[in-house]
Amino acid sequence: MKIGALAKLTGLSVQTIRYYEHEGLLSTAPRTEGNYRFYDETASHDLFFIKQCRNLGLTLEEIRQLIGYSSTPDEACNSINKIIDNHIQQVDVRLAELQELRRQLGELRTKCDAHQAVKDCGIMKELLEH
Amino acid sequence: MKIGALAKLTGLSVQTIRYYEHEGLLSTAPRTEGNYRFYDETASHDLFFIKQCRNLGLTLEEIRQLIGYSSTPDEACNSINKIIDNHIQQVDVRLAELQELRRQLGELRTKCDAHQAVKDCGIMKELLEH
DNA sequence: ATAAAGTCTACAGTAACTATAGAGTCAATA
DNA sequence: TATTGACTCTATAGTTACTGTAGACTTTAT
Repeated sequence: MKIGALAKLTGLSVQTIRYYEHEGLLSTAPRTEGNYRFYDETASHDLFFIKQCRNLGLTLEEIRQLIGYSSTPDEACNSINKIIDNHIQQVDVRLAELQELRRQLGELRTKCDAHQAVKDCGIMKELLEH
Repeated sequence: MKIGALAKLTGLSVQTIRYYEHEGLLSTAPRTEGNYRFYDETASHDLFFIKQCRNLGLTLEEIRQLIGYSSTPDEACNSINKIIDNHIQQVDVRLAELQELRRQLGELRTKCDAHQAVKDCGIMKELLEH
């Protein structure tokens, strides 16, 4: 199939597929006479894997590593576990940050009821303090 | 004071201050004979405001708008409230996404104990499914 | 006089795409 | 057969909010 069909099949955009190839996540596709990329199911399989990982928030670099490990199926898999553990930790950090942020924003929000002049706005006043 | 002192005072980097000026968040500083930017307390005041906003996760565009509103102190402040409400909503969306992500990652993590070969790794198997 | 530290502008790089320009390919229609 | 439209190609710029670098200039200290 050509890249448009693969895009439709995987739910990725044409540009994204080309980008993944360029970044070495997807192996270079063979070309037709007219220089069009031509794909088989292996490609869609690989793209679904990448998509799954992206949905979990893994970076392209982490995915590159996972792909690397999959090429040595008899090695120990602790590197794979490590990537996931690491990623979970990053998500936890980000979650804590966002929750604190949400708390501060909620507090800030109570400072004004939107019926003031800018110069009397409690939010503005709060932001101007330090 | 020169830019280095201002940077130390505000905790921002020299480049960041120049960047804010370039982006129109900080008004252009007067220059010395030797073409060095020269600042007074107004600048540090403005930078603390920007920093405060950045710490709350506001984008530079949102901050630009807030600065714009502060120049019309007699107008109604509902635009300011709107920016904050909008931002809170974005944070809530992101929080929900991250929490779902965390749940999925936790579940994925249970699939392997890191004592397998790559080809038997439960995490890898899960990622390969679709 | 000289060396070190600070500052200047302009540009490249970051992550993971998205959008655009301009050219070429292919299938179907007039 | 000519042409239209849909699809694809490469290469490049733009996105966000900075950070880092190169090369030149200014100021301060020895």
